[in-house]
Amino acid sequence: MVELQRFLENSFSLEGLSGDLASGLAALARPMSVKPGAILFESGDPGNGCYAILEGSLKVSIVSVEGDEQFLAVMGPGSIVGELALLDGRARSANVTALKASRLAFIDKHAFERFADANPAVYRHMLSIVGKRLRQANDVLAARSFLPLPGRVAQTLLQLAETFGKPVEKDRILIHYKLSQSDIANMAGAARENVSRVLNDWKRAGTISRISGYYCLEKPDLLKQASVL
Amino acid sequence: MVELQRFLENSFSLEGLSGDLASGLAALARPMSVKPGAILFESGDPGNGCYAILEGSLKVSIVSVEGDEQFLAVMGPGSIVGELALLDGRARSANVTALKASRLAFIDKHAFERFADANPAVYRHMLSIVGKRLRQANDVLAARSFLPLPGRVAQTLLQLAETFGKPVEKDRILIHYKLSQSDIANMAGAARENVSRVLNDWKRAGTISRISGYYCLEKPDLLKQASVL
DNA sequence: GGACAACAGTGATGGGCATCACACAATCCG
DNA sequence: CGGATTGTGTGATGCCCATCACTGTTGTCC
Repeated sequence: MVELQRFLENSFSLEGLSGDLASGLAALARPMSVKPGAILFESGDPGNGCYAILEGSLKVSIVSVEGDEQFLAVMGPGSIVGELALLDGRARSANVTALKASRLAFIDKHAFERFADANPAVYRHMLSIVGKRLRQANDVLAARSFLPLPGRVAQTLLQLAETFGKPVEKDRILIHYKLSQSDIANMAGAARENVSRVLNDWKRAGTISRISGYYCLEKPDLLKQASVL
Repeated sequence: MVELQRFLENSFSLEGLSGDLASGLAALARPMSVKPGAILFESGDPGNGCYAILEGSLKVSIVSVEGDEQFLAVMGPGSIVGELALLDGRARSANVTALKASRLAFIDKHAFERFADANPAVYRHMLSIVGKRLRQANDVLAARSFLPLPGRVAQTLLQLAETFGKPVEKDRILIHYKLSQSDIANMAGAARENVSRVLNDWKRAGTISRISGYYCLEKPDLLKQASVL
């Protein structure tokens, strides 16, 4: 239990919340574990709380009537998920599913509200999180509007590098996360086959490489350039 | 000056803030007027405050290197614009330009922060605004991912109806706002020519009509259907 | 009220990318 | 350890929609 507390404090502070508030919030949290593929909630569900990721990863996605899926984000440890329904009381706006086996901390909506009302700094903190989300959403829309397929794939890789990247020596970034081409395709909004083509072009050009199943960005600068609007 | 105050209270309450807080905020505001085409700020600028629209309209947009423009939103009276930079202290993430001559109220960042720290309910209110923005952004991305061109145009019209629509008799909605096809195209992310084709198909089918320059949604249900993901 | 500019309709053309269709790894598992 | 299931590479085909190239139409401002 103390271990959970410590984990949580780390998680929340990863997102930049001050220490004592983090422990306050941690006290509200209920630990839980999920298997890969587990559905935390689906679009339209009433929002009864949010989740902090301690370990593992989740995808946030929306699905079309035909069943095609568009990832809004893939989130790793230290992230908060499902906060939107907490803030405006409306229904969940997307699906959230576990990608890997994960350990989470669930925070009940009412408990959160009580705590936040007593500690307004929490609200400021949530604002900066939601703000970041909104900026990111706009960036993705911009990419979708202006960039051809390779640019969108580049953006996706860089985004994943933000979340899962470990720098290795000079300017090489290893994405320490098992990714399929379909995952990347669902993020970039493209067909899996074309993602394959783009990725191979880059592999041949030495822009990226694959190290025991993980993608490694050899020349992030080239990717950044490709993702310039 | 009293008139400004009253206007502002109405504006803010349009977005759902309680009366006394609205007047508190109104006291911070500095009135200003802008001509059509005036640039309030551009992406990358430091964010020194936000704007409430009393009269007129603004566009929020991003621009590609080639100069193509994508509207993120067209906002009318009662809306708040530029709040993002207020919340997380980062640079402006988009351009905001006046579409029509407009009367605005500018709220300085520091003044706002002082006021909000003293009245945390303001934070809750901002959260629900930003939350709504985020939901909307996700909806647009979903449309861009899943819907063919007509669906995206339908979504755009319905969105505009939210902001500028006046219901006229049974289930007809008049969009009381001068719109060019280019405007719609820039929102829907499509070429102006194709928007023209879609609009004419619908006009011929009696789904929409044009009444002295304003578009009127004759059968909003059909449009809603076309914009189902 | 005529001249100019901005907006609107419509065909023709072409390209980017989704889709289909498989061969070929790689990985999981009883 | 084969056999199945999942992920990957690569060509061929076609369609949606951007783009180009106009003509027609509506304003608007001396």
